[in-house]
Amino acid sequence: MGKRGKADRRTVLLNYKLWLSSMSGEGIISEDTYHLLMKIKEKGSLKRAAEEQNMSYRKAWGDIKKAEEMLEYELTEKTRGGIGGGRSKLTGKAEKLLEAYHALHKKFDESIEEAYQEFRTKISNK
Amino acid sequence: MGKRGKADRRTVLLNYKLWLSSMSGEGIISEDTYHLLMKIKEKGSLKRAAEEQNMSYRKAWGDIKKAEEMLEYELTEKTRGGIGGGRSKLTGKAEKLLEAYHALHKKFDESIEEAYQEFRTKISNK
DNA sequence: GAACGACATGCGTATCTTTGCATCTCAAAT
DNA sequence: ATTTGAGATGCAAAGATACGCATGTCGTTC
Repeated sequence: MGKRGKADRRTVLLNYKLWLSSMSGEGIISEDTYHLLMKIKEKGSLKRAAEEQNMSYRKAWGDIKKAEEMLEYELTEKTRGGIGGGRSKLTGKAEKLLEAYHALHKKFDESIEEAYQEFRTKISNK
Repeated sequence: MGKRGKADRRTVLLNYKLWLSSMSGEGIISEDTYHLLMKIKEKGSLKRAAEEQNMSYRKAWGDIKKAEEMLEYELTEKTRGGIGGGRSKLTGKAEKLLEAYHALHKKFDESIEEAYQEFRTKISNK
């Protein structure tokens, strides 16, 4: 025991979510989509990417489609048939988007840390 | 016309959401809760606050309750009976929380603006 | 040209949220 | 003591999401 215990239980955590949208508000690229795209890049297959993301193929496919419709450009090059039945790989634009998204996220992480410290100071003491 | 029109439609917007949670992940104070509390402060009534927020009283009440359970302190002073049937007003702690949340949000907005510009530059050309 | 297996997609089902009652509770004002 | 109207809650209905299944498409490989 000691200084911990109750204090820990009461600790308030700060969370955030970052996503991109079109002006109409429709179609989004969220954290999940980002990770899904990263997996596609790694695996070369939407199906396997979805499996690793623990998400249904149906949803994964729908998410990518939505994102592409919103951006008005393709994120993946799809191939049907052939060995393995087909595959998906990222387009150059998708790769660039991922890089930019990642940098943005990193920046978010950094700036949230200091903002959070200030926040906690304000709500803690009387 | 000119430089706008199509370019605008394609504009990718950055969205983010900040919220507080307990360590278990349960109970949250989101943007919505923040605005709901602001309305309570303004109106002195949960019912009217919910109406203005365009949210059911049922949900509003549940959200506040959840938040209070998570924080382990009251956010509102509730009164039943009397003229008007009752009312709700914010506690001092709630006021402080709102201030801190607002400051957090503002600080975050500022520090993110730059990152967003970079992001847009990265994905726009080439 | 038959087989293979992922891409593609519709649609009914399951799951999670929010809403919409219905019902109580309570204390100030009459 | 009765009235009043928002706070407090349970619960079933309604909506929104996501999942699973079924079924079709396609192009390389054998």
